[in-house]
Amino acid sequence: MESKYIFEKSSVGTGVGVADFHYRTGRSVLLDSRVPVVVEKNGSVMPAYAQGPVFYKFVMDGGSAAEVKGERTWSSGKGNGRILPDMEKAGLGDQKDTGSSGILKRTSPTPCPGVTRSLPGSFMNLDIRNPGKQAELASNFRAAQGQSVPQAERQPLSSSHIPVPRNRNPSGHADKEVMAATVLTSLSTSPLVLHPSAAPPVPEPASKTWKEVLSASYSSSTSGNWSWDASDQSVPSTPSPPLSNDANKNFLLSSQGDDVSEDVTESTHFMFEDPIPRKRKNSMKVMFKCLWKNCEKVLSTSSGIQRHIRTVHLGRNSDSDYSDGEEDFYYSEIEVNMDSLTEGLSSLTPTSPTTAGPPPVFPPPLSDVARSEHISVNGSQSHTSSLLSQSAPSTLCHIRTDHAYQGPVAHVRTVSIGEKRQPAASTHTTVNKNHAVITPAAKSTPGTRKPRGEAKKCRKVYGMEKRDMWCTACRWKKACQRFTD
DNA sequence: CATGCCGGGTC
DNA sequence: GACCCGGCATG
Repeated sequence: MESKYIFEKSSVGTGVGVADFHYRTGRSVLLDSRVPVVVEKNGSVMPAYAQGPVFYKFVMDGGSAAEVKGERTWSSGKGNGRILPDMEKAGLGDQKDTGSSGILKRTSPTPCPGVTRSLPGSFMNLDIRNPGKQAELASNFRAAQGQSVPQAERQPLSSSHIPVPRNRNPSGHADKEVMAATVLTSLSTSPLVLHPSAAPPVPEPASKTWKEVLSASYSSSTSGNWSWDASDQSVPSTPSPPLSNDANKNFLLSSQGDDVSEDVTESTHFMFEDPIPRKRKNSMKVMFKCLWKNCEKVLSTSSGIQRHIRTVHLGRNSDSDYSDGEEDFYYSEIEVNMDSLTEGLSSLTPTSPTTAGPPPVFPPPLSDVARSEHISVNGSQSHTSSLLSQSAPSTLCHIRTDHAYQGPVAHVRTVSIGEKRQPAASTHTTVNKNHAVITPAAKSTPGTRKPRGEAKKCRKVYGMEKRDMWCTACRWKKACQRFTD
């Protein structure tokens, strides 16, 4: 599976670009990607529920408008759910587009002045012909963001769906690209593939292009507009990462500093030790979860997860300091309520409702959709359940039906949740490392032992003298298959 | 203590 | 995979 981004340009003053309207929980707006939004002149965002291509229209005065068409096509490729390549490829011959895509994919809701300057008029191909309105537009956007704006410029806005950092430099050069970038970045930006059919991505050299632009742009940026305003609570459902400017710098530049062992230790660290970073409320922790298919890696630092992705999934040299930021696409931030998690763990008995959900068998890897739903919810409980459901059940809920002595028996016992045994750890990977960590008692807990049945077994019925009449299981000192309970 | 059977070992 | 058995949990 391969996601494609198509960049188009209109020749009539309206720029038609394609934005990836995925959202990335914790990084950008929680805006359903299927919901088109029309950004009116006053900065308000109007949901326009419709199917098909998503148009983002920036209505300027005089009828001038900039439309952004969000279109996402999913072609069944080679099983690689890579986001982007095409967008980047498309931009190869056009550094502007490339840069734009880079920004968009960069998931920052704030415009990067450096990029803007270096890419004049290119952002999302917006063609806004009335420069005089730029300042006004800028103000409107700021107003929409709840920024400090002259009262006269304030207007009633419904900006709750598009949180944009408030700490923009008010004196900065707010041109139309910046405006467009602000909105568009808020609307799209997420590299996270939430599409259920998305499959693991594959690194491509093309991604380097925008990254380079991005890096260069960043280095030229001095306004620090890349930071998120962690205090911005305007979007309750968006656990926006409280990345500071420095953190953002590190975000790009420092993903090489950690030891390789960090990956191994961090999950443990996250579970039982003091949280390293970003402890928001009392017990809320921001973790970074690898979104690579079948990979549930959760680390406590962005650098760690980036390293993990870069080395494990992208197959890049772990020693290399070079990071093109592509890793960023493949992990997401999640909030973890440690209190709830602790509670969940403490009650993580075999019959705990937390793990013994309606379906007795838990699919080891959650689908991308399921995962996305989990992490997109700001509620701490959901995060907890998400973690638990992803880490614990895969091992806890194995159904034991594979014993050879059960073969000749007509009916195969279905072992209940409380009866399951611990499978061989070797068959599980990263997920179960975490599981082993967070449920250390599972293996040693005798509570999982099957309760003795009430019915008399072969031994009792036939006695030792007629042992040959016992069922096979009884002869092998296994659970009797003849006289089941 | 008898029983049931898990977990692991041997072939 | 078939078979065996030490040892633990349970009643």
